[in-house]
Amino acid sequence: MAKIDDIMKMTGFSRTAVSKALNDKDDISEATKKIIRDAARELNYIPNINARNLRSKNNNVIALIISSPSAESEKTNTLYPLLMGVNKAMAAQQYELALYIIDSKDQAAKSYVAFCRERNVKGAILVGIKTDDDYIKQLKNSEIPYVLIDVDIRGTDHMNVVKIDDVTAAFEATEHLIDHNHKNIAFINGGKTATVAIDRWEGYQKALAEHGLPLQHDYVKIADFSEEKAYAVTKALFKQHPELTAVFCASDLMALGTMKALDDLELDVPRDVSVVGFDDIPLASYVKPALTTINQSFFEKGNKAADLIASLLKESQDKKIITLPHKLMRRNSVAHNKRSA
Amino acid sequence: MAKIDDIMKMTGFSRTAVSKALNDKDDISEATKKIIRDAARELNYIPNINARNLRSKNNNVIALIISSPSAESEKTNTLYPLLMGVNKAMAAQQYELALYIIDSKDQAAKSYVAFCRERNVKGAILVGIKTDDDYIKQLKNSEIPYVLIDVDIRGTDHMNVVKIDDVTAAFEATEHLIDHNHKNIAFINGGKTATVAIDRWEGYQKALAEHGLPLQHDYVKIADFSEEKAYAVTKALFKQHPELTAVFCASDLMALGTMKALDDLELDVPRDVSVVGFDDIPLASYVKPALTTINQSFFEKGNKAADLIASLLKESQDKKIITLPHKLMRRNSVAHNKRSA
DNA sequence: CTGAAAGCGCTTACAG
DNA sequence: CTGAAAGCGCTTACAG
Repeated sequence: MAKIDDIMKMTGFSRTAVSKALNDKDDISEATKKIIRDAARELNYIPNINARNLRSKNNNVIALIISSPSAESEKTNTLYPLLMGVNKAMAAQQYELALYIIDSKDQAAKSYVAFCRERNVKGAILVGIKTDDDYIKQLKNSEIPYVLIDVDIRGTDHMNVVKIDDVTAAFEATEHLIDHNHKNIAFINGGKTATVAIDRWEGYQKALAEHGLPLQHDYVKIADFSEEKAYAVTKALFKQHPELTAVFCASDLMALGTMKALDDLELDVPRDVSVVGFDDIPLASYVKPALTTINQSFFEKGNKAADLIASLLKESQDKKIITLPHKLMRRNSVAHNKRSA
Repeated sequence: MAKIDDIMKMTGFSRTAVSKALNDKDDISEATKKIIRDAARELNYIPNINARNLRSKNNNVIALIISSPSAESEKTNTLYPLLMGVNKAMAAQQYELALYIIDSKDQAAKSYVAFCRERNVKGAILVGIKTDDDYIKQLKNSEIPYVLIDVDIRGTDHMNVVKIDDVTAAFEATEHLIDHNHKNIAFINGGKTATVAIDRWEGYQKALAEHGLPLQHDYVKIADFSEEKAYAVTKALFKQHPELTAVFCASDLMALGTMKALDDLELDVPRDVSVVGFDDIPLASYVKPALTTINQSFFEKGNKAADLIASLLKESQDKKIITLPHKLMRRNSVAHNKRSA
């Protein structure tokens, strides 16, 4: 491995001159730069990034911290586009990406704050954090700027967040069902602590309230964003409450489980029961009937989060909430309810 | 940020003692270690990884290099499980993962060899390389050990490779069709240079030959692993060759396009035409009719590749080819051909 | 078992 | 425009 000193010996210039030329500084003549660059090329010189970062403290690395990825099914596939979105923005801005995946088990092993400080990470993007996670506290105590994806803005005193308006999206999804004359609408939610779950739950309630429909707590179930649990929950729900004519699921994956349960119950979607999902994963449009759902772009989430952290590092600014658009995709899993109330 | 010198001053031990205690070396008394560790905890000390790596040259980083990820649709989602597989093995072995994503456009910008040498990467895993890529040459010239995922073993004089037996898998897929009395079987391939495409093409030919079926070059088309192109190609194919009763697609994504085209042509799958895919992506089992296809695990590919590179670094050994299992998933897109020849 | 000293490969004031 | 020197925060022979 060629080093700066090798170029120095080869060209006769000082170590300083070589370093400056290689970094294209102003105070070196073009002639000198050319000689040095040629020598560097000839020697196949590649700078040692550890030495550079140690000395200059200028390493441009941003961490993407993915929490509990195993919670995400391969079927959902939201993290991959998100990663691509982050990567695209990072590459464009000359930042380097450090990936840190927190598996549920080794959470105790090492904190991601240590991870970031060890390698002098300048900023972090966090995905998959729940509102009751310790991690949020860890973050606040660290000096590292960060942006959170899909984290609620309430009670988090001004953090940088990229999200969609989950409340409104869930409101629209529920209202879409109400508009199709559904009155007994079940809600299958992902959990109680995930921010998106909390928000979607709020949107569901709002829509019912606004249209004068009573909130039946019996119609609301938690299925942990799991297809299998949604399947089980749906079966139980419809056995107990045959008056239900529609289900709003807080994720497409759960909607898939719900549709399967309905099928096993010999309830036709959408003739007997209407279903709305959330996320618009690829599967949603391929399933039969194609699933009506809320579309959001995970690529954009990653991309905007990376842009935000980059701009935060350039100029310190006030904490910022970026709300990305969502869209109700009307497909074939919702029909007009003809049952009499 | 606390440094070793701070602990040194706080405890009165030398810099050497502190460093050794923190790294749990043998030649430090337990009593001293305890004092130093306590001080480190109190000072919230976190080692600077750049300094450590610069000095010790012992950085345990392995690069995962993903080439042309945009070629992969979000629908396919093979890279995410692969990344998880790599990550799991790396974490278990105390290696750190450096992710390098080569987008088609910035291929010229910086070579991944420079990327690896800059940060003193010890080994690399490469995905998405095609047999005609420059990258393979770059690799050979570098001193960095590497393992390739899904690269052919022919003409690559003994590289480390993790793959499935694509030839046999394609053979089985084609034979499955032949076993169902199909004689006119189209083959829609991904490309000509991707290794998996070359291998699957060979498997298709072998199956025909073994069963005494003629190879009709008109029945073979390239659709670049694209759903849209497979759609177009299938339409053209069946307009020109109504005698076709089956299609083997070299990827599930293309099979999706083919099924859509068949549907538009008012050809029923599997009644009129049988279809077999490849990969067993999540969509395959959800589509109606559920797609018969070849299952392979991308998580395992990543996991085994990471294990292999780790063992390569521990003890130099002969180049190794790891062949992972595949499995024909019989679902509902294949039926017995009743048309007379 | 402990410590003084050198050095990993760079960048950056500072002086000229 | 160029160079001599110091130092980033560690680890590691070496000596005791």
